[in-house]
Amino acid sequence: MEGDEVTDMAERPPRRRADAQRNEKTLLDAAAAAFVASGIEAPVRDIAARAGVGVGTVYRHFPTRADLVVAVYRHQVEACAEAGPACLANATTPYAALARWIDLFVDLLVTKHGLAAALRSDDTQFDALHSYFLDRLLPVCSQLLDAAAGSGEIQADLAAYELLRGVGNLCIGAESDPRYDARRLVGLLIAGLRQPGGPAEVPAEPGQQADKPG
Amino acid sequence: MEGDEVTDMAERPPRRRADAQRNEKTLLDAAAAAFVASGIEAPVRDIAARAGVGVGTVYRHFPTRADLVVAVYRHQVEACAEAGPACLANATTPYAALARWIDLFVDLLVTKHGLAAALRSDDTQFDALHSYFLDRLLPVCSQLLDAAAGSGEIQADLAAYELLRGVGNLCIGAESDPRYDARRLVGLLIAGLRQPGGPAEVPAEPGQQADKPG
DNA sequence: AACCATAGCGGAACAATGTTCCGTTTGCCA
DNA sequence: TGGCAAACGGAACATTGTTCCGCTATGGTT
Repeated sequence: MEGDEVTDMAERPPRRRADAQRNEKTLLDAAAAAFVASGIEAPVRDIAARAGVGVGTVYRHFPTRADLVVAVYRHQVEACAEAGPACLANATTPYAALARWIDLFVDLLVTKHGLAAALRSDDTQFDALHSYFLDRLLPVCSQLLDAAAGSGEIQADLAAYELLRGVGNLCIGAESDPRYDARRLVGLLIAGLRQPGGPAEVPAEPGQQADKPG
Repeated sequence: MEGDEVTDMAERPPRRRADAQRNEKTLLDAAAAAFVASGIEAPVRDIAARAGVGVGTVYRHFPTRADLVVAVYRHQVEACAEAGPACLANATTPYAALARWIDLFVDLLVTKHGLAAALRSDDTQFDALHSYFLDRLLPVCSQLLDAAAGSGEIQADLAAYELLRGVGNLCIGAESDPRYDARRLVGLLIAGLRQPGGPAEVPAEPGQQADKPG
């Protein structure tokens, strides 16, 4: 009885119609497939066609394209966010942890065609996507950045927002351009973050722990 | 006679109708104004309306949006390209010249709303813009990069293409986001380019010539 | 088992955009 | 002044995201 009450109070009844549940799953699968095939900007009509439903159904389940994208990639963004503290715990220095985590972030972006571009798009249609990434990853990045600044390995005054944006930007188009290696440029950016001649190399001898190997 | 023949062979007679000449100028002005007001993605219809002509006229003069954009910014791209050798001649070291030139490139991008994004767009509509920038700036960047590599100040194996792309990417969205400082991130990228512990600082004492001041 | 309220569906329709097409206008030369 | 080809204007087409609404079919009820 109390259990029922709690359920009633905490959330709306998940008792959607069977076809609705089925369609949502089908849509997520179709969208994932379409994103892989045509990139994140795959037309809603294509996704609907893949799923064998009408566009109206797409919009019933996902009010905007961005919501669909968020739903498809939610797991991976969560995984990336959760990897932050893990990196900090496992790495030899906070700077190494930051580098490692950024690498995971780059993985996320370059393997999803168009994701980085969508994140940067000022198109209002992607606002939800944008907010979600920031909400979820900004605190993680901030923690890593603070730790690395605290250890004296990097300049202290770069905002996590700016770093995420910069890395995200560097990943734009990386998936479709063989002449462009986003990971490498991000590596340069992270390398540039180190204090030049500052109180660096506190924990160990120079050039050992921070030169993130390819 | 021979003069006429040469002219005939070398170029089409510039004798266009007066209204055509007038319209082209008007269109360029209108486009420039529209780009300032609404960014580079200003609708063709808006530009046509500003110029007081029909859209057909726009397309007669500029076969595609990209051609219009190229025409509007040609002068500034040329200036940037020509500044390359000048930087090399004036700077204390090739690395400083590179940093200075990249700064000029960033200027070009961040002051033109949406230019950086258009450069990175994989939309075929911007192919011409894309090609023009690469044709004109790649050799310049390459020369600076080679010089800096030759002096031992930076890693030798970064392609000019990759650097231009990276810098261009970092500038995306910079004009509309007060929390994002593209110039600073580009600075970090360029800083990361320096050889860590390599044969650097050949020409003068360390930390003097290469730390590009704000 | 039949019934029906309604959640859910399908896809036509709307808006914004780049681009093409073609009938009409107009500058220029004879 | 007459004529013709260059140039023009804007309707029309294609491609998007998104909304709307009449219809279907699901699932509880009787």
